[in-house]
Amino acid sequence: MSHFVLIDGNSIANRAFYALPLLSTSNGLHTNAVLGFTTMLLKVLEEMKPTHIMVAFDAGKVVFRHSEFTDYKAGRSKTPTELSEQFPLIRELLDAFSIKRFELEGYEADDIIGTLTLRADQNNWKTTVITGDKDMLQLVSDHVSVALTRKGVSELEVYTTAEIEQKYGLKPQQIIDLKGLMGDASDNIPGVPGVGEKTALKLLHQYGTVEEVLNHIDEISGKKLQENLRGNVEQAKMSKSLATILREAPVDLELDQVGYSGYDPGKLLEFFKRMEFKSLIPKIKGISATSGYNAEAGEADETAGKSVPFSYLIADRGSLAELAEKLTSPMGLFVEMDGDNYHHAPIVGFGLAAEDFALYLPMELALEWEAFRQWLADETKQKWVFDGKRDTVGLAWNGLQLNGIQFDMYLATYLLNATESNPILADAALQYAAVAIASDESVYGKGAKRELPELATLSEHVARKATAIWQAVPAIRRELEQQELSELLTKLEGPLSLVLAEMERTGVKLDAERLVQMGQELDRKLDELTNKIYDLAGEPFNINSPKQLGEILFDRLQLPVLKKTKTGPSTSADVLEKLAPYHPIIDEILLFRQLGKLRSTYIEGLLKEINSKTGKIHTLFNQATTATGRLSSTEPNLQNIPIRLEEGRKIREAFVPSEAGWYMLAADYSQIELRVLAHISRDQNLIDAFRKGMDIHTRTAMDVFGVSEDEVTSMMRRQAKAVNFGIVYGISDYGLSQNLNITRKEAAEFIDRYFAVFQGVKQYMEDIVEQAKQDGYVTTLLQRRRYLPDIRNKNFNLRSFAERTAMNTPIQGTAADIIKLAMIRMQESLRQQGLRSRMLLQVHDELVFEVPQDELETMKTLVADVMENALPLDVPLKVDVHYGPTWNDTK
DNA sequence: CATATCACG
DNA sequence: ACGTACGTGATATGC
Repeated sequence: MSHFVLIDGNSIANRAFYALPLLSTSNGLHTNAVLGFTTMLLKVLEEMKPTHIMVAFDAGKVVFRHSEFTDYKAGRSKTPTELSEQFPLIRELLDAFSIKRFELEGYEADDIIGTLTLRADQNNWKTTVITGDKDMLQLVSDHVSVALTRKGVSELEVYTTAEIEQKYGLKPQQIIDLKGLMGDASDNIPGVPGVGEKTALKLLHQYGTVEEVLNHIDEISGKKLQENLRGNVEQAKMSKSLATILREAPVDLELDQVGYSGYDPGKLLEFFKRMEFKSLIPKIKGISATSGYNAEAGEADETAGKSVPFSYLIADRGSLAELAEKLTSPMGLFVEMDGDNYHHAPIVGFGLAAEDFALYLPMELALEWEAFRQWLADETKQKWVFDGKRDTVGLAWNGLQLNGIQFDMYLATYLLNATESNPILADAALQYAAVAIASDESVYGKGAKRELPELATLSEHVARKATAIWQAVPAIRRELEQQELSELLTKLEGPLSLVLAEMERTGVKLDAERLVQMGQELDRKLDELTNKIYDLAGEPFNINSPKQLGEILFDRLQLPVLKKTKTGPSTSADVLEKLAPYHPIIDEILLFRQLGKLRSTYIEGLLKEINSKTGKIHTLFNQATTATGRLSSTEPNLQNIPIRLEEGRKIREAFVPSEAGWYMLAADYSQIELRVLAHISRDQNLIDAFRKGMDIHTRTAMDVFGVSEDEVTSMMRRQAKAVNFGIVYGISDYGLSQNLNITRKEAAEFIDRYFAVFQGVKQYMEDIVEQAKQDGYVTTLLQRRRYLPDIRNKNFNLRSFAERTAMNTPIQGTAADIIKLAMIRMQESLRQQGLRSRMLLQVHDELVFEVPQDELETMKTLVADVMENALPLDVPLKVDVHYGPTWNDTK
């Protein structure tokens, strides 16, 4: 049967460009959009097996729609040159694939596709349109489906009539009416003011089309809505016509001209080589078998001699003496573990790789092989690894020492693109190595079906991982150098990973008995509360279910709905607080939620995580998760232990020193983010305030309200504090108004007054957004980079979000850089001074230690000194230190 | 497996 | 006009 695939070239190129980091070849050619386009094509050819295929592009400056509405697409900013220079390469790519491309002067790709799908439909051909543009959903019919790109470009979500019906409750044709009513900012289609998706869908479910809606304005509820509709009749009709894809463009092309019979592997190979798409080479049909990992050990797969040879050895007892010579320096090393949590996961084996050498070494043999253990521990034998912290801690639990990590590809990949959290070796290999790696899921299976595969499969998988590291490191080094990130890796993230390894391994002692006792108290209180709530509700229900709770509050008790979520009325704490005056049940529910959270997350959750061997909690500090450079903590998360409310704060009483007579000591930075802001914005007023050692929120209140220090009321200080927070987050009047429960206008006035006094801050906010628009990314003081692909997006929301991120990331990220530096220095100092104190936790602006009594005085000054001087700024950094018998006493 | 909620900085 | 504060992770529900 025929299958016709039509690709929206401009849309896919754009998606690919913004979804992937700005890659370049060794001679500086940008290729990210080409790479994205390529992976999409390979996937489509593989999975859809088209018999006919073509790619349509926009052409010419004057689109026919201009005659109708001059603002059409006026909101679109220029295509960045980094993208436009890739279009010729994409054309070459299509030629290499032998895929026909088509453009028509004065028409958009949409219209070409619209026209051809209609023709194909009339011939009863199965047709699929590939695009990132939701507008295209209007083309769906019995024979035509539309595949929208999701998460980048290689994942596609196919829409047929049924999916559109399910998602919108509309027929494909009505997508046009939807756009006509709600408009589309990215295409500058105005729609009807005040009508968004929700309202538009409601109207269409009732009346079907824009015209019918306009015919029944009088029946529609809502005075404002009626007014808006009445005042915009013509605009609505015009919007609909703008959204309508043309289906009769003069496309001079017969369907049989786009028949597809595959590509010439040689041509494609040549093109991939030129683009340096090494990892894609094995995917070319006819060049490589890419058989999965069925090859026997020691055998190269079909790609040998042509593009990517892969052969490796499996160590056995007889060969160890001989293999010892192969333990050289540097080497790629991968430690394979059976499970994600390396505090528990058994080590399965090791992959080792160097030039023309790859080896799989099972764990049992490693334990017997003295030369290997020595090599592992030898500082002078350089290892290239992927997640050295994982390796170090995992090996430590097994009595093995790892030293000499010279390059950590995991951290490097994170620095190159922090947007993709938790870099995956297989993905990184795709970009930087010649050898391909199967996904762990395909090798081990997932969920309950997860199991170790047979040796042949397992060994090749692991050997490939080590090989990928070996091959990728030089290219990654080059890229780091180019982006001025080498130092951040070697001086900061690399050393930090070893500090974190030690903290995780050390763990923090938890007083389990204390927790159990608190749990019993909570059980009692929660039982009582449950009964009280059932009484007040008049019937029992599941209080933890927002759905059931909503039914009780809003149906049965008829309380007003103040806010809605996607699925129903909201029952979040801020809403409930406003409902409290209406009914006594509300306060009980709030208390129930609060105590329930403590029980499930902090009592039961923490007790489950106590390690049976050590009696301690060993968290995982993830060093490559956040977009800003902060750490995160999981299994369990020790960075969100309650503190704000007294009941919850008691949980901290269970965090105790692991040795008798020791103390918990905590040191936290005071206002580090605002101090960082003072430094990077060079705002004289803010700098002055910090240099004088003033309370910053009081000072802000004085300046914003124009009063003297003793005239600042607690209300004024509270509002000033909220403004300061807002500033750090990338302020918006709406956000501030929500936070302070004031009107947007009042919030806007606060912000104006703030910027009138802190002009340097205002200037910084404007400059950083401008800079982000120029470069496409922002950086911290230590050059950590965050890409902001949406900074030039036509969609207001996405763009605004990116703008706030541009303002916030250098602040939050620099603060993260600073405490990371402090941690490295701190660990050095502890070692140099022979102190027994141990660093246990980091909570973004706080470090927690356990300290023997006789070191308390030393530590108080040492910790403060190290933290305050980690990175000298134009304003002083201030650190408060507290200690006591439990974490709760460090206040 | 997505959503709502809530804990932290 | 648009509709949000920035950055995380864990738990319970319910499809």
